[in-house]
Amino acid sequence: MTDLSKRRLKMWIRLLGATRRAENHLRDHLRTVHATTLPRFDVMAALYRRRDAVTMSELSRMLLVSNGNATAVVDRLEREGLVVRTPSQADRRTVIVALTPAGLAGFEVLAESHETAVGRFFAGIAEDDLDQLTEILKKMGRA
Amino acid sequence: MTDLSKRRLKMWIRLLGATRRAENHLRDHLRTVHATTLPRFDVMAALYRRRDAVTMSELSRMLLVSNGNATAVVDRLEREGLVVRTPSQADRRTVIVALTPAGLAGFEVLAESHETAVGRFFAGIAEDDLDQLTEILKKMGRA
DNA sequence: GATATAAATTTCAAGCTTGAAATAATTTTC
DNA sequence: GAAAATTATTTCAAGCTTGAAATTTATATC
Repeated sequence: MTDLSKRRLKMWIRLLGATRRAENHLRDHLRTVHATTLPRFDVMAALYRRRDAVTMSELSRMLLVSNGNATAVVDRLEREGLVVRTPSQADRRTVIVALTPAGLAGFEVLAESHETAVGRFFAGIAEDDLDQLTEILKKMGRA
Repeated sequence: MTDLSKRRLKMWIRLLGATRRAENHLRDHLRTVHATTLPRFDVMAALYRRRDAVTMSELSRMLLVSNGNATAVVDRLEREGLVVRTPSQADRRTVIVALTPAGLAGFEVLAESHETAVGRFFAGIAEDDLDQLTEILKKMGRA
């Protein structure tokens, strides 16, 4: 295997490790402070960002998870009254998911606290590195 | 919330996205080509890297997962004959996990194919970016 | 050396996640 | 406009994952 291949592998291992550590930290914060989970948070965040109308498929594409997964998490959030499903008028196959007023209010509290937790976790990164990292990751998203 | 805080959040969203995309790609490769999974691969990789002796606790620390998780994945690998548990002589609380000969041979095939898949997935990243990324992520690991 | 504290592992319930199959509605093709 | 292909969602089984509790062994304290 080439040297370049090895360097890509090294990078991937670092990337995975950094992400896992952050996820563990943020999961812990959501659990201990807000009695909720990362997947629930992610779904609510997606619905908050796109408050107009999100279908189930769009949701799973946004979060990069399977359809079945989106269904399961939305089921739980709906049972808790944080989210509603509305059958679409235009296309009767699709379902619109949206935050309820309770979900919206709850998420705004959650989001601020989460942002603080993210800030705390990444506080050690120099600003230059932070922006460079974002820039490179952004390029990766396009490639 | 400060601008710095927002930038950290943006970076985290990019980081998570990049990692998810890579994981999805690599999972797909392991499943379709080798009929195995990412968690199984991760455990085998950890046991391969530290071929001398790894305890269950060390394993879960290496992979950044819970003890219960390590137990479950090792259970399955053991059932498949790829891994063995040996009670430690020195400390009867601890268990040494190791690849079996079959596990070792299987992993070497897997690892090469996986490295190729990683290479393919990250082929679009410029070499400068690749090394810079690794460098910044490495710093994050220390912080 | 008995007792308390700590550490390693497993067990368990609940939730998360995937991928394939089933169902239902829409769009395309003939 | 009927048949075929595509798209959206749910269902389901199996596996993954967590966190807390239980069990067992080792270490520290008295």
